[in-house]
Amino acid sequence: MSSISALPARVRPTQAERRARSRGALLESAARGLSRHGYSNLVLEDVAREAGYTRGALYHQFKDKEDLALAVIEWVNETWMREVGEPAAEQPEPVAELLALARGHAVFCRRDIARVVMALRMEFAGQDHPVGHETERIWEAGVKRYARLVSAGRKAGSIPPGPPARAVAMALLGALEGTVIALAGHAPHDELLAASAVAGTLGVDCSRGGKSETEAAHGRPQS
Amino acid sequence: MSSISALPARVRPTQAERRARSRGALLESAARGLSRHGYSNLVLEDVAREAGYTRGALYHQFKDKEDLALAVIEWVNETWMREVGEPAAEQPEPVAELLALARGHAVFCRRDIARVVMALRMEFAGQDHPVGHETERIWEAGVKRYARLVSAGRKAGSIPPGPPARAVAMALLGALEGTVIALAGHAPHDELLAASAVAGTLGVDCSRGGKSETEAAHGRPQS
DNA sequence: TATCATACATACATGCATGTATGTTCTGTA
DNA sequence: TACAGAACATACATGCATGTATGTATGATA
Repeated sequence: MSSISALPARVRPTQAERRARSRGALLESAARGLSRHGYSNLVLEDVAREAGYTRGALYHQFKDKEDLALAVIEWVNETWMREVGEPAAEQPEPVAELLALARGHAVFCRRDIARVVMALRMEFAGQDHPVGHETERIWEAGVKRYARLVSAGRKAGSIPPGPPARAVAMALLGALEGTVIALAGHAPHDELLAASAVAGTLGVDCSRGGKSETEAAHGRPQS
Repeated sequence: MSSISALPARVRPTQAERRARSRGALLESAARGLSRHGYSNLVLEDVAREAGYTRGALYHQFKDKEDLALAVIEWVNETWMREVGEPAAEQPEPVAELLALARGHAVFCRRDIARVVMALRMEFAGQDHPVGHETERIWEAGVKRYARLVSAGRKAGSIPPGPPARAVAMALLGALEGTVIALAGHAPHDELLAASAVAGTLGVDCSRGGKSETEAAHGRPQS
């Protein structure tokens, strides 16, 4: 009576699926651990256990702790690009794109994994370490993007003159990161206040009443 | 007539002076180390060496690593209070005090030791550790002070309505810390941009160039 | 001057996390 | 079915930082 025929016999997972599944679970667990404990405080045995494995599985998928951290960074950065960076790039105006980045980043950072890059950047600041270099590279890319937008906005007249665009860009990123970290888990105010901080740093009127991203996504204010 | 007892023969330092001198050197070295490497990455042998001593001197002055960190926190906090907190309290208007805090904190953070509290707060966030509790206590005191000022400013009409005062206060602290860390060593723009971020989060016109006290006192209807 | 306590330096012991080596179960293929 | 290799688990070895115990020199006190 055992009906084996109906579905394509998913009783045994293929090895590629096993590998991908365990790798994903380990990456997610490591991301949580990194954002909570940082790099040197991260205990690989805890990472593996929270993912449902042991350190053996971890060392089978990743060369060492550093390799794991770099993979986490790449994974988080790709997720950020897809969910925040690329959508914001569709805004026609520099100021609109900057505010979209702020709101999107705030929403993104409601998941604890988002603190990874910020935490690692602080931990390895001024150090000569591959993980530090990678986080610095991502940060520098952000600074460049923000600086380009600031310059464009000033040329268009939508952003008043002020300190050098690069300094403003660094301040923007810093204020944004600081705001969303301080407000972690305090939705929905995180989105509004992140946009306000960015607007203030830019020197533009913040237009407090702008529609929130969650609001826009759901079509109505969240309850 | 020149008596022998005129000057206390300063050829040999008294033991109290020795103790105070070495303790100060160790505290300063530890503060630098903590702001650069965090707590768990801090190597006590390096701390002692940079101060001109060995670990023996350190363990003679402080019970253990935790005791050293707590002493550093207390020392930094006292310095901050004297140089930033108390001078800003003399401002008559809430908005002026908030902006004075922002500018003063930016100047204060030009010394690398200022990152200590922020770095430790991030490292021990959500942990059950005495160092984390102490940094959290300092943070909470800051939030309370900022929230009080926000409420007072709103009652006076110089700060427009918005999210709850406590949420705004946390955002203010986060944006301020993030800005000054991102702009570490980029004087003089750090001061201006820190004030701008705070003004933006508050929702007041930041008036980039000059003193904003008079304008902020008039207040502004909600945009 | 003799003695003690303090301010340090040196030497030793411990724990903990990483990395590696080995063993076991499962999957793909002949 | 048999075998090769991947996906893991277990066991072992190493390094490194902390903390403690011990030793030494300097200032205080009689």
